[in-house]
Amino acid sequence: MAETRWLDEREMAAWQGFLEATSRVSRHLEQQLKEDAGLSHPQYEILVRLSGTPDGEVRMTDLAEGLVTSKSNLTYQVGQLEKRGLVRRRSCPTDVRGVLAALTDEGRDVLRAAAPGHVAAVREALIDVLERDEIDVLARALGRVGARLRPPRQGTGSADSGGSGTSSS
Amino acid sequence: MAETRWLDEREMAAWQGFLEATSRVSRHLEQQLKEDAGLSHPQYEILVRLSGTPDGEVRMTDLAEGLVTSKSNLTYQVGQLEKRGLVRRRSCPTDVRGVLAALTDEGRDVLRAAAPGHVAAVREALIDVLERDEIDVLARALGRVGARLRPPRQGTGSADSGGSGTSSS
DNA sequence: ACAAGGAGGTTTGAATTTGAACAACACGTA
DNA sequence: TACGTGTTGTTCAAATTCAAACCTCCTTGT
Repeated sequence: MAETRWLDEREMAAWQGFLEATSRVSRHLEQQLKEDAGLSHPQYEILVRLSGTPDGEVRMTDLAEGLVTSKSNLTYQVGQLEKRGLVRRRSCPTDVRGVLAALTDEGRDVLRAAAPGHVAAVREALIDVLERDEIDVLARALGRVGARLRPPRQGTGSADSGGSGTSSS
Repeated sequence: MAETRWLDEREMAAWQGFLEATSRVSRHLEQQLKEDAGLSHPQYEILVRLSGTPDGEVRMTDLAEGLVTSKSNLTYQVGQLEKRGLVRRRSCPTDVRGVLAALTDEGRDVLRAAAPGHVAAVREALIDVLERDEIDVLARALGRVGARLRPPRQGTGSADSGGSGTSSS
């Protein structure tokens, strides 16, 4: 193996900063979310993703692809949400084996109630700490990092994955 | 409460990019580290922190402060490391109740063997994906973010809690 | 139509992680 | 010196997370 290319000072600073910011922000938000709405962060993300579709329904597979957790964990989380009545399972009409996670009215309510606090926490922990330029750079750079590490989908063909398709309305 | 200041498009992009990059990088490194050296990421960090001191010894409290995990988890992780002979527990000479985690020769060996692969993975997942400018911005911005979130406990001395920090342009 | 192969979710068993309760000790004060 | 308070690290029960095994069903080739 060739000699290891160790990190120079600024690379080290970036890496450690990334690590610490990552951990602290994650923990901070998780606590805030749990106190505010009794939801874990994955659960909140599931609700957000469901509310992002016109029907409030998403297939488990698509949900697992968007989130970073494993399939089994998704099953667990949806189970927890269903236990609280925030989500309901339905069979996919086109695929019998497919399962749709559907947001209930109560779930939409809980999400609506939790969102302001969450956004405020995100601002306080990350967004409002950054300058405008930094926000842009973060979005572009980290977007690239995340996309590059996305599980290799079959049939993608081109190694190009620069699509900036993060559209949320 | 005043109206919620929702995230605009670029803030949203930064936040989602941060979230996804965070999760994927974390997961990627954890897997790489576990396959390469049989260490979890927290364990690796513990070894790194121990090797960073001249004696290879750090008090549990200081260790817990540097890492982001809880005290109980630190006890567990050090226990795992001790079980493999990579770390040894010693009583602190000045404080009877204090415990020093000491890096063994074998632990130093394992760390030395694991470091190159880890650095390579960090490069592949994050550093080498970024431009020079982006690395600098990341280091500065995320360093600030992490530092700002550092004391999740009672403040030392200054009772300041956000009075002057919120800069709105 | 029927068997082989693959995809979609769930279940299982283990490992990790957390918060709270606990025992032992240091420090300060009367 | 004796007492109350805060610290230090561990233990405990419970929740979360993961990878691998599993079952059901779709799709394809013959």
